Amino acid sequence: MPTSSDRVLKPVRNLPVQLADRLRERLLAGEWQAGDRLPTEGQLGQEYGVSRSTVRGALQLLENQGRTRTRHGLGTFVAAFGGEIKTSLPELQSMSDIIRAHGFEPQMRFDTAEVRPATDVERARLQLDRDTTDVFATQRAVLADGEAVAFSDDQIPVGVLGRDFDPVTVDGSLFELLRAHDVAPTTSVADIHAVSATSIGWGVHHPGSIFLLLDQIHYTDKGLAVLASKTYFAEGRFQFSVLRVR
Amino acid sequence: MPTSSDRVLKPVRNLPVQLADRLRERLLAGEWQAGDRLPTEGQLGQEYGVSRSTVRGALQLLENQGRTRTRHGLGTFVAAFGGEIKTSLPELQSMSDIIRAHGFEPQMRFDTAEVRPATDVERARLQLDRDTTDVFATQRAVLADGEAVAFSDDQIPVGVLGRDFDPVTVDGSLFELLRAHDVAPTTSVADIHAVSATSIGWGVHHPGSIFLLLDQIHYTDKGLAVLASKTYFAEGRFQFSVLRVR
DNA sequence: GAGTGGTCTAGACCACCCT
DNA sequence: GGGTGGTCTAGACCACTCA
Repeated sequence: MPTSSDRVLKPVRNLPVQLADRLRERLLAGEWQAGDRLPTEGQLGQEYGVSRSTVRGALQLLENQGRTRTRHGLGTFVAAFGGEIKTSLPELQSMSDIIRAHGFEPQMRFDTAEVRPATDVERARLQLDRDTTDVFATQRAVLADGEAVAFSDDQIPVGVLGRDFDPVTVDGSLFELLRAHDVAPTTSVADIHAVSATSIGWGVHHPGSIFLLLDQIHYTDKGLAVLASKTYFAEGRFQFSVLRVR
Repeated sequence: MPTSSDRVLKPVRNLPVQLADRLRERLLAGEWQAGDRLPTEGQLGQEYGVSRSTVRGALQLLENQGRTRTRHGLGTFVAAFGGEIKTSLPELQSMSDIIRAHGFEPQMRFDTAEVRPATDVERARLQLDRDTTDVFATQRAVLADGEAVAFSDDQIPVGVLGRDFDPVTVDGSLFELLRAHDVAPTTSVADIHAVSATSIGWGVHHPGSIFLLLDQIHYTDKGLAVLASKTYFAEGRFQFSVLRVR
């Protein structure tokens, strides 16, 4: 897929992803309005110099993100609800990304950040072997434009960070920290729950408030469990959506 | 894909789906244990008489359902957490299916079931045109083994049910009702929220309790909005999971 | 190096929708 | 009938993992 400005550095994703990115830009630029029909799969293939399969891959991605709607015999159309979906749950994003997607500037306030022995539950969740006994555990509040909108409880096996790791240097996104150690998470399994503030027990100032809990285990592309986290999002502050298909 | 007993009646799904069903059966039968490697894509293709692309489609489905884990250069392995995922949110299921997946017998207790004019909000959500003014609206409790575990508020445009529709005949799954009218939902967009019982205001006996709200609009494969629903699942009774991928 | 999955292509044919 | 997307195949080549 040739381009006018090919400045790809490292992370070259596959063609469908690249093409979906291009098309998403054009959608966001307003080149097509809600309800408009996109060019046919064949036309897009010719325009970008890729096969029809590749185009279909890209359109599949856009449809999964709720941005388009493809219909047999008719074509692919711009979805009406695309812009309203702030966070599509099946897309793995860091908390910082989620905050930014909602139009705020993220900031972390660490409550605790320590290396300590793992509990039995943590050992099981992170599938720790006999040799690994310690985890790097944090409790933090996530601020959006200065206001606490989420709380998170995280554990990382010390093994993945290396021996020379110093807890006090951490002050931002754990995703960044993991990426820096070359163990960026690419998959997570998230259980979803609704909880009231009283059951959290730390960092919360309004005891009656309700939170959406994402209880997750994150894995690298090699299947290594690198991060267990319970994140409590203040209800009403975030919009989480899932496109469900039968 | 030839079989010893091909008794396919109506809904012939595509090959990857069929193959995934076969493989899921073998997984559930315990033919492979957690951590075991499945046959290679080539072997499976030969065994079932399909191309490697088809096999990859099937394995993709199983991975999305959290049942397997495919790794480059190594093979496809049985996931450890597959059995624990009761309800994968991206899979569109009826409430009855969800209850059954958790091992209970579902039952509906209708509170109201009436045809009435649509509110403005409902008109917008269901994208009703000028000619359609009425919706079939229900409020019901979902019982699992006789106990109320979820509450739901649903609206269906009368247009999709036809003029000869009689509300009093409805006593079960709305999915069934829609299927009977040949407008079975195949897609939905679900917003997820956490709410406390006080904000529901009907059918709830324990005011302090917490619910997970799935606020959905369901579409047919032709893109027709056929059902708007707000379903409140009692927290702690259900396990909802999402596999998130970057 | 051998074996595995990851990506992409070209082409065929089918199913759906409109007029 | 003509145009659209839906499905499936065969084959090529690349990237990763392990011995």
